[in-house]
Amino acid sequence: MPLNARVFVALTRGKKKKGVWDVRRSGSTIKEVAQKAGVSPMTVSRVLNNQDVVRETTKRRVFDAIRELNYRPSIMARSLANGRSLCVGLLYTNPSHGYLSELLLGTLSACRERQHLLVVDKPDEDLLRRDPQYVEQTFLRSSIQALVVAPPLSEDAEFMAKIAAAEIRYIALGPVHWGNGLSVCIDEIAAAEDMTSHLLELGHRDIGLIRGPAAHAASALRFEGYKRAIEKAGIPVDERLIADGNFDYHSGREAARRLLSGDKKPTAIFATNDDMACGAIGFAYEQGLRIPRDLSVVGFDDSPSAAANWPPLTTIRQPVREMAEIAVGLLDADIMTIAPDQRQRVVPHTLVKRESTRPLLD
Amino acid sequence: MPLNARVFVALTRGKKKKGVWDVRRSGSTIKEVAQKAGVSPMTVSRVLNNQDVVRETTKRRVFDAIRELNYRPSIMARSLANGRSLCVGLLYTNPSHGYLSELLLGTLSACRERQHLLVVDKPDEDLLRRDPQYVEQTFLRSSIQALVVAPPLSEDAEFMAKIAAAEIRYIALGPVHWGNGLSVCIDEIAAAEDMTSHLLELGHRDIGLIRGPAAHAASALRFEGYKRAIEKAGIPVDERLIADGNFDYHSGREAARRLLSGDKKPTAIFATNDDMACGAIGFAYEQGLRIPRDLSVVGFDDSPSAAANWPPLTTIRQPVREMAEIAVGLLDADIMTIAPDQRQRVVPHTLVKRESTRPLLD
DNA sequence: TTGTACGCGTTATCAA
DNA sequence: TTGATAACGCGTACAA
Repeated sequence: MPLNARVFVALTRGKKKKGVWDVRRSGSTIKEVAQKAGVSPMTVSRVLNNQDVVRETTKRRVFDAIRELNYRPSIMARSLANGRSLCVGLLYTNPSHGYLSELLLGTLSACRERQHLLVVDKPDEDLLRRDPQYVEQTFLRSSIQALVVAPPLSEDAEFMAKIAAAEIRYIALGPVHWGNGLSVCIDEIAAAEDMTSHLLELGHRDIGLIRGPAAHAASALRFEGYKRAIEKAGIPVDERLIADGNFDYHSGREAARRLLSGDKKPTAIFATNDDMACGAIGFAYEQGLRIPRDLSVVGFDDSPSAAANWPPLTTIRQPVREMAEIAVGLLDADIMTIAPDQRQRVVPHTLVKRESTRPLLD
Repeated sequence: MPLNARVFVALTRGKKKKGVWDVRRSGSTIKEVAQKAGVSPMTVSRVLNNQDVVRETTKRRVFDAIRELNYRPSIMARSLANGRSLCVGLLYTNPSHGYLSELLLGTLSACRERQHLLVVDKPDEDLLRRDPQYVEQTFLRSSIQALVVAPPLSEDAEFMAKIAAAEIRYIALGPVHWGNGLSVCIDEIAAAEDMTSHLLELGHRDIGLIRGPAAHAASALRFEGYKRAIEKAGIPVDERLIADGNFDYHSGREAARRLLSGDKKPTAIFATNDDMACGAIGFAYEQGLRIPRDLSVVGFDDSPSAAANWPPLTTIRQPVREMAEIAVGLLDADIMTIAPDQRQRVVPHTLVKRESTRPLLD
C-alpha cells in the first residue's frame, strides 16, 4: 500500500493536536463520531436524519459523541451521496439594494427548506455585453444546476436566450416570458392602473407620468396601466404630461423639470419607480414647492428610499421575498407537467399609502 | 450483485431521453465525457484543470465531448475530493441594504477566487435572543467551516461568545475584537474626527451631534471622534448640542427636533449615520429650513439613501466591499501565525463631499 | 502523455 | 435495531 494522503493525514492528526484554527480539515467526520460512540457510521447518519428506528440509549451516545467532537456534517458529501439537493444559482446585475435584500431573504429561506445550495452571482455587465462566450464559459465551469434570474437581467433578451441555449433550468423574476422558462411577477399593468386611479380618486386630473427606459419590459406595462386608468376616467392622455427617465434619481429630477416647466403643469406626478420619484421631489423642493401641499408625487417598487425619504412615498410594493420563494419552489417541479398558461406566475401587489399625496384642493 | 441505485439509474437513463428539465440528475458526469472522448476520466480532469501535460488533439476531443454532453463539473464532488475549498458562512441580521449589497459583492468575489462556497444566512433575531440553543443547533446542523459576521451582529457580545465557544473560525466586520478572532474595520474615531473637522473648516462652531445607540460599538467611537475634533479646535463640548438616536430615520427626526428647538441652535448637524441624517433633513424641511443654506447636515456610512436624498449627503464611506474581501482572505490564513496586534485590520475610510454642507456665512 | 487505484464524507440498500 | 457494502463525482499518487 502506498504512503498515500490518508496515511499522511492520519499521522499529522496523531501528532499535532487538531485545533479550531488549523487551516484545513477542522471538522471531524462521521466515522470518528461513530467510533467514539461505539456504533457504525450508518447509525450516526440515522440519528442525524431523525430516523426514529434508533434506540434511545444509542441516540444519546451518538449525540454525546457529536457534541464532544464538535462534529458538523458536510453538505458537500451529503448532497453528493443522496443527489437530492440542487445547486441553485441566483443571478442579478443591478437591482435596487432593497430589492436585492428581499430577494436574498426569499431565495435563502426557500433553499434552506429544500436543502439546496444557494450560490449567488453578480455577472460582470461589461463582459456580459462584450464577450459572447462569457455566459457559456461561466456556466461551463460552474456546477450550477438551476438558475433564478432577477430583473433587470431577466429582461435582457440576448442573455436569456443564452441561458435557454445552455440547457439549464431557470426561473425569471419579472414581467417576462422566455421560451419554455417559468417566471414570477406581479401584474404591472394592474398595479400602475391602481396607482393612477388612486391619484384620480384624490381629485387629480392632470397627472404627470415619468416613464422608465424602453429596455425594461416593466416600463411599457406601467405606462399602459397609467393610460388605461386615465382613459377610464374619461380624460384624454396628454403627451405634455409624459416624460422619460431611466429609473435613477437624476433622470427623475430632469423629468420633473420638464414636466413642471411646461405649459401644462401636473398637480400630481406618478414616477414609475421610487428613485425617480425621489428625484422629482428633490427638484420640487428646489423650486420652493412643498410636497404634498403643492404637488403629489408617487413612486413604484417600495424601495427603502421610499420610506426613508421626506415625505415618505406612496408607492407600489412587490412581494419580492415571496416571489423569490415561489421561484425556488418552481425549480423543483417538473416543468413539463406545468401547463403553458401556468408558466407565468402572477402574485398580488400592494398599494402602500404614505404621505407624499393628498387630495387636490380646488 | 444487488439491483442497486446505479443500475436503476442506468436503466432509466437508457429508456427515457434525459432532458434539461428532468427533475434531478440533469448533468452528465466526468465518466460519460471520458467515454465519449475515448479517454480516461483522469484525462478529462486534467483538461479541466488546465494541466498542460495533455496532448492538443486529446484536449480538443475532450472539449468536444464536454460541449456535446453539456457537462458541468460538480463543485460538491470537487471540493470533497481535494479538500481545498472552505464552506464559508456569511452572517448578517439587519445592516442597511446598501451595506448588504456591497458586503455580498466582496465576499462573493473573494470566495470565487479561492473556490470557496459562500453560504449566506440571516439568523432570526428573535430566536437569537430567546433560544439559547439556536446558534448551537444551527451550526451543528450546517457544515459551515468558517464565518464572516457583519455588524450589528458582530457587535453582539453574547452572540460572539457563542460563536467562539462553537469552535468555528470567524472574522468579525466592524470595530470590535473578540477573543482570538480577527476583525476588519475602519478607524471610526478618526473618521468621525475627519467629518467634524470638515464642518469646522467650513466655519461652523456650533455643531450638533446625533449619537447612535449605546448597543453599537460604533456609537461611542464616533462620539469620541467628534469630541476630539471639537476640543482640538478649542471649543468646549456642549451637552445641549448632543442628542441621541438609534440609527433609524424616525429617531433622526426627533433628535433634530430637540436640537433645533433648544436654546443653543446648531448651524450644522453631524448625524452619525445616513438614515438619521435623512430624518434630520426631513424635520428641517418641515420647519421651512433649506439645506444647506440654513443648516448643514452630514451623515455617516454612504448608504444608498445618502446619494438619493435631496440634497445628496456629505458622508463617510467605508470600503465595505474591500473589507469583505480582506475578511474572506483572512479566513485562509493560519490565525496563530498572525501577531495579536495584527488581528484587527484597519482599512482607510473616505470623506465623500456632496451637497448637504456649505460654508457658514456670517 | 495517459491510465489505475483509491480516498474524500456521506447516504441507500440489503442483510443480519 | 444495527451494520456492511457500494455508490455519489471528482482529484491525488503512482505506475505504465
